[in-house]
Amino acid sequence: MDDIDRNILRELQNDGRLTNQELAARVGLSASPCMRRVRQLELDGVIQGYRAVVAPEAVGRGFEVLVSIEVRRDRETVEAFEAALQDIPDVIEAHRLFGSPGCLLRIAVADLAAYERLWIERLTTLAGVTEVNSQIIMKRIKEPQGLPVDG
Amino acid sequence: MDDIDRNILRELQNDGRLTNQELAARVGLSASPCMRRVRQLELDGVIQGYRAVVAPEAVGRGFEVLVSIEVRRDRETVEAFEAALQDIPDVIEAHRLFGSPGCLLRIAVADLAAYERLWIERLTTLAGVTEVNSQIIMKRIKEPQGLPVDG
DNA sequence: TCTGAAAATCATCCCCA
DNA sequence: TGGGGATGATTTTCAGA
Repeated sequence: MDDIDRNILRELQNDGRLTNQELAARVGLSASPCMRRVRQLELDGVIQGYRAVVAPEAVGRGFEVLVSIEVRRDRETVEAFEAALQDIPDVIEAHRLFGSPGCLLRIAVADLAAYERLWIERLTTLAGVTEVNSQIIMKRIKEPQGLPVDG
Repeated sequence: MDDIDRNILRELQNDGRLTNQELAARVGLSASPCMRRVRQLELDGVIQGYRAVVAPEAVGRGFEVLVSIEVRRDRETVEAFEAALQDIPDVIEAHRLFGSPGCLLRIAVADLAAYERLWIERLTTLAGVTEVNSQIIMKRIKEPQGLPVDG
């Protein structure tokens, strides 16, 4: 991975639909070696995929909540809990933490009423959960916008 | 926004580099109207852009930390603080919350040493900050993977 | 709004340096 | 590894239904 690869990653994080020709021009290469590098980055798993970024409000997901969850800390409970999260589409991000809380979710729903429903129907009913603490997001200060690529 | 538009959004969140022909086939349209819809979704800001998804470990960003921050709650402090966050590339996500903490950051760096440096040099020095609490992420349970599109 | 066809652009492969 | 050129896809636009 050299400077050119890093430039490619920067450009494609910025615009994932750049044509290969345009990308090649920006990183100072001609089309063929540029495409070879991109393919290699994909094969190596450095580029994991490409995604359209959709406005949450436009698809009824403008209301976001951060939820701290405490789960009983034995292996089976934790694994079942984390598997269950995969099946709740409203959970758009989940992290297991050291310390407390043991887990933090980011949830995107339409509005407060939708969140109340989700909370009572699907969060409080998860097995092994001992505590659920919801914090409504007032404002997105900084959006996920691709990773910085140094060098 | 009808079912076809929603399908387009689903498909493009899943693979942002789908060719227009393939996309058209999947949503049951021929190429031209499909492209018109995509362009319209882009113009309307429903599709905000396209991004390559890069593996954090591959670019030295495999160590993630959630940071709760408390800031003095007057308008000037808050605005200056949030502006300052925009200039720290390691901060990949930031939310202003109701309640406490007032702000939560997600930070991606290379390792613990890099985080220590960031913490002492750039987080504790932010004006108006009264409390900084760092939680290391043990595991990403669920990655950002595009918003669910209902209907 | 969709379809279909035509023109321009682009991706992709192969081979040479 | 990078470059150039041939070939087949794909995008993009436009007229018509």
